[in-house]
Amino acid sequence: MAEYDPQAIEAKWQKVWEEQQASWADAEPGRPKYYVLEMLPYPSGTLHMGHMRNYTIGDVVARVKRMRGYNVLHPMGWDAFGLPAENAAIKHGIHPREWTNGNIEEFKRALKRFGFSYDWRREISSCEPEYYKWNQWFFLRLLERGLAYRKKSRVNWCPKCATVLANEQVVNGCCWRHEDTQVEAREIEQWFLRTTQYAEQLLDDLKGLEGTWPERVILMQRNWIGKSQGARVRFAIAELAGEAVDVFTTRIDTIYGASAVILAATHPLLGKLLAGSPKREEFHEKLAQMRRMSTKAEDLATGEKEGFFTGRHAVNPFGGQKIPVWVGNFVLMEYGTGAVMCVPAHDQRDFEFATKYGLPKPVVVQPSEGAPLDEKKMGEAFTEYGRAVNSGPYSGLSSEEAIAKMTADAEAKKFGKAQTTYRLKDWGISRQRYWGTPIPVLYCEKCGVVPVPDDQLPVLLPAHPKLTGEGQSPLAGVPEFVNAKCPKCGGAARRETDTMDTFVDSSWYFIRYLDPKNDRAPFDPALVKYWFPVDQYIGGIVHAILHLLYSRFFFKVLRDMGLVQSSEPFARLFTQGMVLKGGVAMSKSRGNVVGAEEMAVQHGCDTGRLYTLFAAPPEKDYEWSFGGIKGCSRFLENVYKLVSKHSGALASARKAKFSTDTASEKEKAVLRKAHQTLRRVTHDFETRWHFNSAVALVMELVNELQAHEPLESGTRPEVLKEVFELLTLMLAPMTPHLAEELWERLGHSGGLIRASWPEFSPELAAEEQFEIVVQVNGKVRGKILVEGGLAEEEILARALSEPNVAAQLDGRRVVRKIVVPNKLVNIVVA
RNA sequence: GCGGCUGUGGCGAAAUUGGCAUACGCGGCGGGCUUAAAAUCCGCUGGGGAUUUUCCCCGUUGUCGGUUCGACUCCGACCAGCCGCACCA
Repeated sequence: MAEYDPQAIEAKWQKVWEEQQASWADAEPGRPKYYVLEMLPYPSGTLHMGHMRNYTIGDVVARVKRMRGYNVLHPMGWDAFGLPAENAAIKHGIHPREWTNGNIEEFKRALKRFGFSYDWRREISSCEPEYYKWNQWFFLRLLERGLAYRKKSRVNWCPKCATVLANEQVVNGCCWRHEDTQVEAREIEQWFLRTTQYAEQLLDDLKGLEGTWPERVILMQRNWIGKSQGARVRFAIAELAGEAVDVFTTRIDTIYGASAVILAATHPLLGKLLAGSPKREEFHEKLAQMRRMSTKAEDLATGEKEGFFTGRHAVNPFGGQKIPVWVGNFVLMEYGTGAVMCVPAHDQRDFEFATKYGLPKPVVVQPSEGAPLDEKKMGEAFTEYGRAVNSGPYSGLSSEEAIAKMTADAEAKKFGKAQTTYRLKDWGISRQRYWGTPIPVLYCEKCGVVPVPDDQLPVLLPAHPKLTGEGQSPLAGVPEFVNAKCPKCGGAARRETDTMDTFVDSSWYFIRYLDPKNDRAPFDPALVKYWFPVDQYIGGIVHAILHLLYSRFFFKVLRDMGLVQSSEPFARLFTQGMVLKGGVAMSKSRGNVVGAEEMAVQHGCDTGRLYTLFAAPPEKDYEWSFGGIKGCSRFLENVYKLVSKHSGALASARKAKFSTDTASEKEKAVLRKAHQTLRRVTHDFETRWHFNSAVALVMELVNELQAHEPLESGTRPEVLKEVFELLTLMLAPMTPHLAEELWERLGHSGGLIRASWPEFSPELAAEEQFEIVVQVNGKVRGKILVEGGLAEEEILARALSEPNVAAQLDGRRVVRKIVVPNKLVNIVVA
């Protein structure tokens, strides 16, 4: 008998699948669809075990759903723009396109080598003009809707590189390439997408994802959006008539305890406040220092509060008290109004600030229970709700009542109003890089910002940029690109030289798969109607916030444009665990990758798939080791041998309708085992996603078949055939190549990939007899076998007549009897 | 600091969701085959005992407590590890 030769088998069946176009899927209205999607990879280096795990899970799901009769869409593509390509270009003098396409080729070959059942006709690559044209098209639509806008914002700037750095390129406050050079904050004009306009919807729609998205992802998104409800209150500046500063607070009820107003170091009002001050010079020095500090990680980490008094005062609109206006490094310009009221007694940060600078800490909320607070003796702020004191007309109210009443009064008197603030910021998409989508706008001296007309899309990346990693955006150094005509007036205009964040590319790629070759529109809405939502999205937890939030944002915008019909793109989300090596995730930059292909060459890809599924539950991280792979390899060899040994006799066997009534005990036992296994494997695959225990169950079945050798002695071929077929069908999603091979040996002509998932026989899958544990006072004292459906009294009677049990009961009083159907009897005696 | 997750043999883990804890696999030990090794096959693998072809006793799911006839599972507190956010007003 030939040995199990995975290489030969795998090549053989991959070819067959390709010829059969087995993984292709087209919209078939009326037929139930299933869209299963794995997050598209950034093609860098080689395919490693982390990728392999992601795609194996997706492929198992795709194959099970296909066997269940669904029209399964299972596409793959490339997140092909990005910084590593540009770095490789600088380092090796190779064009980013060449580097990227080389990697794509490598990745694609490896994926094909694993037999993942993708519809390759739908492949997309985000660095191709056919794709990024639509990024530009969407950008223009966003611009029209006021959802894209330009503003000055703070960015990280390395003075040595003379360029802007992404947040990820700032290491400990220094440039990643000039480790001795501190990054500066600079104000630069950038393009933003107005994600904040959708903050409420993004938050609200999370409710609908409960139960189908991992709870922690929902939580992370909730925190990220960070909604807080409070009030905006206006404090007039005492010394400057007509000037005022707005603060945002969630605790307006503590306003009588405010002993200062504190501004962020970049607050716009500071210019006016400090203008006539004799200490102007000193103040500006301090402000510059604070701004620098706010970009340095280590300074932020210490949490040390710094600030100074501006010499100006604000008027509390409620009580009329004058309180000093300060500047504080812990007040963020990006959140709320960039100014806070400082209530030391009831906010921990304010407490620390006040302690350092000697500001008073008036108590205006007393706890509902326990000892009253004393300003002199407080060691920390009291931040809980209680009862208002020393708060003018509001004294005596509960915190909740005070918040409601004071907000209403502020609104009535027009110095404040209720306000909801989000932590979420607008999405800055400008990148001073070459390898990305050019932002399709022009700057004309006469007409200002002019969008590129649709019929001039795509704005192509120039083929030969100078990539030095220094200076401005590389596109700025290509005159033929920069110098253009204004589409409005025909005069000279300058092209935008920044490119888009690559997260734009991945925010809608999952829709492009439906219609990848469409050159008139990003996609056909009719196809979206059929295929959406994505029924199952699978990827790493690292994308829990950014990618998934941006995609949700994009989808909602598309909905409002009438291009899609629903609000959420991903019905179910699964975040698989990482494959670790040395305790950290595999990645090329860490240099700890284990190549998936080497493994496939050595053991066969079915073995690799099986091990990937078996090693740990799919949501859990696991440390990669080759140790356990042997067991999987052995197992598949055993299966191969077992089936091959009998395939001669079985291939020709008709799967006659045999009656279980005429089956021998031995035949019944083996059929029962097979159907019970099928019942549980089906459950593990479809409901629980416990792939590891599904593998274990199949291993158990095979162990039993081997141990009992039911096959030698009188088991009819048609019974055996049934058992082997079930085994093969269960293996089909996990080890598809081997399963196809066995399927053929069992007398079928190929095409397991299109076979139906078997239904277990309820009669066989149900246990006919149950082993019931008999306990006396919770201790196991015997076991009895009973038939299913027996009445409780009968079971109890049999349990009591069990000799061992009877002996235990001798002369003792039975207090209570517990019967759990099919499981146990517990008799409690005094 | 806030929020969340996890904790079961030497290791990865299972327990059909409250009912015989440790299935399945790795590793280890012993044996068969072999001049030898690899591969493969058989047995053992929490502790102890026996009248040792089959049974008995004890212990046990991070720690302590609670609910229950019964807890890996539910509740409370704590400990440890990991992750996310972090001066968010």
